[in-house]
Amino acid sequence: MTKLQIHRREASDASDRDAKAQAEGFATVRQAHESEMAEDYVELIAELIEIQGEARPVDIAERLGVKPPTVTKNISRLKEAGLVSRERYRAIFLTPEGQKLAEACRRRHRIVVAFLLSLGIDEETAERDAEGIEHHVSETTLEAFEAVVTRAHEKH
Amino acid sequence: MTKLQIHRREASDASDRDAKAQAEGFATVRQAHESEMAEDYVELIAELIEIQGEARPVDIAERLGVKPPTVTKNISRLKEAGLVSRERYRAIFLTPEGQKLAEACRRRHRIVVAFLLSLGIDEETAERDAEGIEHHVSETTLEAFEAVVTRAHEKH
DNA sequence: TATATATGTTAGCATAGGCTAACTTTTGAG
DNA sequence: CTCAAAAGTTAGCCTATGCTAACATATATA
Repeated sequence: MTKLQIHRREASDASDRDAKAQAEGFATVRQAHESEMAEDYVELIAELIEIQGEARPVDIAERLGVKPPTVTKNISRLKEAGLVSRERYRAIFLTPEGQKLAEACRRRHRIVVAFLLSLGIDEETAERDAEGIEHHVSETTLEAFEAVVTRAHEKH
Repeated sequence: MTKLQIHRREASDASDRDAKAQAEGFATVRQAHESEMAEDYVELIAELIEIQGEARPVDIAERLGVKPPTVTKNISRLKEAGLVSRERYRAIFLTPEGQKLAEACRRRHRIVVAFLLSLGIDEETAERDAEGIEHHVSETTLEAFEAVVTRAHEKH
């Protein structure tokens, strides 16, 4: 073993945990990406049902900025995952599980947006950044955000 | 045109912009995802060069929590994108462009972590959340974060 | 210096999530 | 009630990013 290698080994005792923790962090991000599609869809479906009484693929496609066939494909995935129920050519419904997920997502979204606004960020940027950020915020961080928002409101 | 449809149309005048803006937001997130791989790699490569003098695929794989062939494949993509230079079986270097990107990423990472810490979040969570969040923070929001960190330091 | 071990690459596969073109079903206007 | 337009689906393609198994190269020590 050369000096260089020994050097690396010694460093690694100190940084093995670092490396492992880092790897877990990246794994967490990759997992988040895998559930992002589901989260975006159920959140949007809930929103559409609320504002216009039903969620149609064409509206989902428009809001997500994708083409209808993409929506069809992803809706079947969500159906397989037990988050939505629906029959061909008919409107889309959320299962109880889907509703639960949607509600959790909407809560996170609201908190993140309110938090960004409380920092003085403009609405459009807040909405846009929240869309990306919300999927990567742990419950711990979310609670910290919530606390800031509450404090800002108290000071009103 | 039925009442329901008229209703939708009327609503849509008010929400067309909404829908469009929302679609753009999702498009922004999708684009961010496409550059995440590049950002994570160059950031990590710069870090490895700094702490151990060189960036080897095996170390990158360990830190990212992926297998070596995945690193090989992604490094060639980065090479095609002009972010790294390297010869087969040799260590990895960043091109000037890659260095610039790495520096920007590390700045963002530092700011996001410092910001989360200033909210009282524990280090591990801060690091982990930052990893996911940093790719979705606009310059506007980043500056707001920076301001909070600075203020927290002043109050020290 | 020879060779075992560590590192790196290639080939081939899988899944996610986009797209277009072509087809089917639903819907609503006349 | 019919039939055209709107909505939805299917088929087939593409790219990104993972993986394993098998092979190639580099390196460090005996």
